[in-house]
Amino acid sequence: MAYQFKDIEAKWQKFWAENKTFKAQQPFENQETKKPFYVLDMFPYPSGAGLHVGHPLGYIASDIYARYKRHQGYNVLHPQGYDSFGLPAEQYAIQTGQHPAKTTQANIKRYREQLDRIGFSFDWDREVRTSNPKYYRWTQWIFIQLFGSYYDYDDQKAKPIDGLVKVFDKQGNDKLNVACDEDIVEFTAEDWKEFSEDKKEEILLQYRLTYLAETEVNWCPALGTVLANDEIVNGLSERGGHPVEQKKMKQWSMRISAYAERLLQGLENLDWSDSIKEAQRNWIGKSIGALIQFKIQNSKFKISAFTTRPDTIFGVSFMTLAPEHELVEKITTPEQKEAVEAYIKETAKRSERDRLADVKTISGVFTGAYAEHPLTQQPIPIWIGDYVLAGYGTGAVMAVPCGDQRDYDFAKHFNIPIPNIFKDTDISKEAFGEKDNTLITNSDFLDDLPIKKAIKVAIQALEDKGVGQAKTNYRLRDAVFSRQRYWGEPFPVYYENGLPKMIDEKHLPLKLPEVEKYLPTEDGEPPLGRAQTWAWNTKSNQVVDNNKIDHKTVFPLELNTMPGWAGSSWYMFRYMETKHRDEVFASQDALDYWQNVNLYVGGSEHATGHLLYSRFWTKFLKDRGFLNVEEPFQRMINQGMILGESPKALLIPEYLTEEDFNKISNEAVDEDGFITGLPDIAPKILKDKSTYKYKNWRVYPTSLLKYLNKNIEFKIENIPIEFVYKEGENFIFTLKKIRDIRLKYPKFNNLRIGTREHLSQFNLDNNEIPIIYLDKVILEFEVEKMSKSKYNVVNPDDVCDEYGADALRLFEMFLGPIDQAKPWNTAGLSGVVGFLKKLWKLYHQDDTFAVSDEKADKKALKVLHQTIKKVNADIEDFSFNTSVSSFMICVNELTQLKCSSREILEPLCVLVAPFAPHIAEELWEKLGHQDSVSFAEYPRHKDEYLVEDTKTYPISFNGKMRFTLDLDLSLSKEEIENIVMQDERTQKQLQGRTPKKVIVVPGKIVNIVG
RNA sequence: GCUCGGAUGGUGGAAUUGGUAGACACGUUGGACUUAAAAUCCAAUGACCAUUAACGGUCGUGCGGGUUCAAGUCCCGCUCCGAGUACCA
Repeated sequence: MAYQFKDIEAKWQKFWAENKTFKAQQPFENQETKKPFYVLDMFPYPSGAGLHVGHPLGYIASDIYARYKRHQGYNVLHPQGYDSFGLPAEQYAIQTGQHPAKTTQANIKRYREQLDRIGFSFDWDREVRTSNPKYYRWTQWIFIQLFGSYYDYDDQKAKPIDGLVKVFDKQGNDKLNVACDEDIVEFTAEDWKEFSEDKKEEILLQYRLTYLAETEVNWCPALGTVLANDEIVNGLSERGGHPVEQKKMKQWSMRISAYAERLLQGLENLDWSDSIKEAQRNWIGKSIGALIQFKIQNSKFKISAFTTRPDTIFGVSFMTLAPEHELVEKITTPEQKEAVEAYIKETAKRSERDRLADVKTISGVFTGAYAEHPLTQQPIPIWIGDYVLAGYGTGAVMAVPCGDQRDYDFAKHFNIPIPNIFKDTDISKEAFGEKDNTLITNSDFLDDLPIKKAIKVAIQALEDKGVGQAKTNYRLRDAVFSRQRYWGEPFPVYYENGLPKMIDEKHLPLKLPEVEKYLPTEDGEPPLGRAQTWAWNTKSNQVVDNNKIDHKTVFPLELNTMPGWAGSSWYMFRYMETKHRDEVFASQDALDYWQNVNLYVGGSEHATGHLLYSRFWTKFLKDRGFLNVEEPFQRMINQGMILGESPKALLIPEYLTEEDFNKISNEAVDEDGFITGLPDIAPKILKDKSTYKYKNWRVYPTSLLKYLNKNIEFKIENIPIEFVYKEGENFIFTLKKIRDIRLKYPKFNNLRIGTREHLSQFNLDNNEIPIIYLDKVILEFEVEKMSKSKYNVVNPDDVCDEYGADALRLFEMFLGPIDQAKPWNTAGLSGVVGFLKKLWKLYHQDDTFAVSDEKADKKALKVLHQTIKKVNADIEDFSFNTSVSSFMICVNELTQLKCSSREILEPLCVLVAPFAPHIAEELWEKLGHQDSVSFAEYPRHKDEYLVEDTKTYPISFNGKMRFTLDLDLSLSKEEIENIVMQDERTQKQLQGRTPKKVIVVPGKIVNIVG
């Protein structure tokens, strides 16, 4: 019987589902006391476009590993679920009015169908969805725990806020080493006791791990919403092109900065790629330096500035404040007021990213105020400049133009003096940035000190004078946690006298209310502002109608929702729980047993987002005794993106004449909306006359571009991949597809194939243009990110239909190293399909199963054991492309050897099982086994079969290989040298010369020099 | 801009610790089988030069240098491409 992948795959997928083959056992169920192993994929967001071939790449890799671990006898936890809150569903809801829950549900269904077809060994009984109230109940619960905690730096630990209240009662807040806001006011124990309850609450908010604070956001007044930097293009909103401005807004923040040091230190013990660890280190951005206070002349205010180079204190020639710095308006002189305000207004239009990325435009304004040098008392002009950001450090820079390029450029631009404090250096062209082997000069008591020493001395001097102190600074900022969106977790928060109060844990979840529209309200409130029933009754502990709000027992609820990363910051622990999901986020024995994720697979684009936030929450939950691990993900593999090929077309408009148009309007329209009888004029006109167009677009190859003159209107568009086929290097788009494409994509309503006649209108020399056909267009393609909007998405279902899931799995692995970005090109698919057929044939003769019990011969054993050795090593290294290669080599060689021995074919079946599980199960069954192959012991190689006694030595002359020589491996260096020197080919190469040197590396090479 | 990656035949990629560059596969070409096609099997396939009976030679891992008996691999300086850059997930 030939290899029938369709039947085989359907059969085993059904078998696995019915038998719950991949169900992970909880500790109390695990009678064999198997060791636990947890393999997890990064949480997928179920997008409307469905799964494309890029998604399964990581899933296949992790599935291979999970299956491999099962073969090794582990109790493997390999779950899957959905990060189902998020912006795309909301955008879709705004456009179509469909409830995001509904579209999310549909998308999840589609994802599940697609996932099921690939044969993953997921334990679906443990599925989670972040948008499920039973799940987000615990996200809200964690938020409440964060609100009820503060961070103690002395113990490097989060603690219940009650403890802090006790400290305040006893000693006030003086000299406390705890995480808090920058602008706290000192108070004594007596003060504290006098404070009103509200005042106490306000103060505590400055210490809680989640707190309300004013934060800068990208506000788009026209859309009434906050935008991500991502959604802003050239200072305008991506949607609609409306202006965007910086605005302060009261928002929930997470005091992740308290954990900066632990997040940094924790990286040491993680088995992650160095690049990701480095990215996190840079993100956390630890720097050691000094905080220096500058008095402002004629004013009671002071500016604090952090610097890593206190040794350059005598090189300060100006200061720069962020335009948003709160002191700006207080210190600006009347003469400069107008200019400063105008500048601030301009700055508000620029996004943070723009401001940081743009080093070419130098801008700034003098405030008119002067600070006083803390050591020399000299006046220092205070400027504002948009290269300084309010959220970084203190939002103020002590500018040392001789040592910092940005300060240098700024000083040059505004003719500010650039005093040089580095001995024997030239700063006429650029700032001097080196640190080593340089002495300080023109710096009073720092003169002639090397930089490292000068830093210490300078800090000491500043401390002695009480104008500065050593400080460790982190670039990591507290994370904004509020979103002005509908489709996210509601905060379990209501407001009493404007102060936030938590809903009691036992009344969770606080479910997302219904709204009639998913847009912000007219007065700019988030979508939840549209909810009619969104008030909290503190008596009945229920959500009640807004008109019941009396601010006595019924209060308004928070209108923001949580961000996408809330639910995904703790989901890995939720999978550990099965039975008690209603009582706890995960029960203690489950947490104790599974510990953390042993292997995490996903994209490196999460390096500084998800991967940092979940580490933060894990550490927090551990501090508060809810978890027993410090890190969520022990080992991580990052898969690269699969890129798509986008066929590009050159579109040139063709305007219909009034006469033509009138003809169309009078014509009959057929069922599909096409005008009958006028194919030349109207490719597609819908029955609804309002969609009549005066313009058609004609499709040409992009290579025509070079023949076009500048005056011709044109555009370049991606042609949806499903309407083209590939011929060699190019994609072909035919006349036959025109109708289909118009029907499917309204965007291409008026698309036509280009003709010479049409082009002749533009006075192009038709004879020069070689590339116009009557019925087709040759399209060139570009390799770019696979996405719905680029119409270049390849669906894994298509591959499964045509070649099967095992082929898809092998092919995706065969594409290349897991961590590299690579284009999707199905050309190579036939290679793995051929492999599967050959593998099948190895177990069959004339279509009947034929495996003999004969002893295997030595050669076959060697081939098998080489493969076993290679594959085992490859799996540990996540080098699956090379394992697939070695399977191919193995099967090719066994075929040559006409091997049909069970001694070889049985271990081979287990060996391929993690990669191509369906075919392996089928062969395993045919081999006479009752149980799933999934738990068969994984083959281990035996060295005895691999022993080599000869080596084919490359013989090189001056490093160039000239010939090879088979030599016994037992030979000594001298013996090898003798044999090589006597070889006639050696003599021929040397042509009578005497070698200067002969290098012999036994087992490797021979190199003759001279 | 900053941070982190990447670059090897026509294509995807392989190459242990510095030791035969191009494994494996696709594609292409030729052949076998076939009425034919598909499928399958066999052979060749980095470029260039020489040879056409065989044997050879030069160049070659993004670019320019360096270290070494030996460099795709190590060092220095660049170019181009991708990802992240704090509200996409």
